[in-house]
Amino acid sequence: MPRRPESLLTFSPLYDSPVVGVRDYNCHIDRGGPAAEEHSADNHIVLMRHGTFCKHFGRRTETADVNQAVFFSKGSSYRVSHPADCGDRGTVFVIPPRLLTDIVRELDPTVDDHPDRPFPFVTGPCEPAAFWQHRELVRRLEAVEPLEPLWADVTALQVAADVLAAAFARHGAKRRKRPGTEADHTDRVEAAKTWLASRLGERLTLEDVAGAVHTSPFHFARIFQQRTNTPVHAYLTRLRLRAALERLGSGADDLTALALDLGFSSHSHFTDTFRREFGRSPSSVRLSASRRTLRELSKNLEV
DNA sequence: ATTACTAGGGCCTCTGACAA
DNA sequence: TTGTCAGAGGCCCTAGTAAT
Repeated sequence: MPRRPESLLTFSPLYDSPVVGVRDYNCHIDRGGPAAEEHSADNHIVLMRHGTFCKHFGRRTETADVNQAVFFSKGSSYRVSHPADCGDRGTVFVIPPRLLTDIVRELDPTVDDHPDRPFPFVTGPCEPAAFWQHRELVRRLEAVEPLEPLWADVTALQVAADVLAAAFARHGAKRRKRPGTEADHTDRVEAAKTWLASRLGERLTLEDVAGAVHTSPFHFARIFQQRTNTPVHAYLTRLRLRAALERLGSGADDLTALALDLGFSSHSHFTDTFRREFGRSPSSVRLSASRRTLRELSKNLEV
């Protein structure tokens, strides 16, 4: 991960084995940037759990948020900016080069021609199943209970393989277009992601988002879907649901207030959408989070 | 009384087809 | 490549019910 002022960017090792390293990162930098140029020291994958940031390469910008997996290629240069004041937090997966090449080879047989650059993309989709599995992995790694290393290895590699497969599926299906149009569409979609990430709690229409990136609603819906494989509204809903999952995990107790705060029109709609996304109701997630808290508190009381 | 969940219906968004 | 139209599907709101 990038080197930014140490007091504002902290790392906590969660797990280390010969096949995978998992770290939690927490960035407290407020809105601003782009900052000074940074260089990636190794190949790693980041799955975010909160917030958003933008990676800039020359004139290109890609938005990283909880709906994306972000890929850092060793030696790549970029600058980072933060479109919102909320900071960002996530999980870093570091996989040894030979093992990473083995995983990628199944998706891209030409990887042996460029083993130092296994990622031909910067971001890729993070599907609900992968996001959930990653969240469970972090939860269990953070818990005080002992963990089976085999389970952690398999789960971490599975998450990495899943997001890589999704990224290759998206980027491998690229069609040829005029370079100018291609760049213009990318810019608009990335700008829309940034715009959405800083407005989770607002009631937005397709016209609002399209207007923010200066295009017609119909055309914008089309290019957004083409580039993300997700309709605009579904994308925003996922941002909201993943924010909700984090807040439930950190003790949010009023579901109605949480739903309204995240821009859902009603608690009922929030519950319904949450269950469809994660297969569990918000209250059951909150219950398991509070039981965990109680276990940890009682453990602290033990002498 | 409050909180949480479910069902049903209206409306908005998405998407395929087509034209400019 | 961009914009428009129309049908289909899904989202969101309201109302009702259950649990505490």
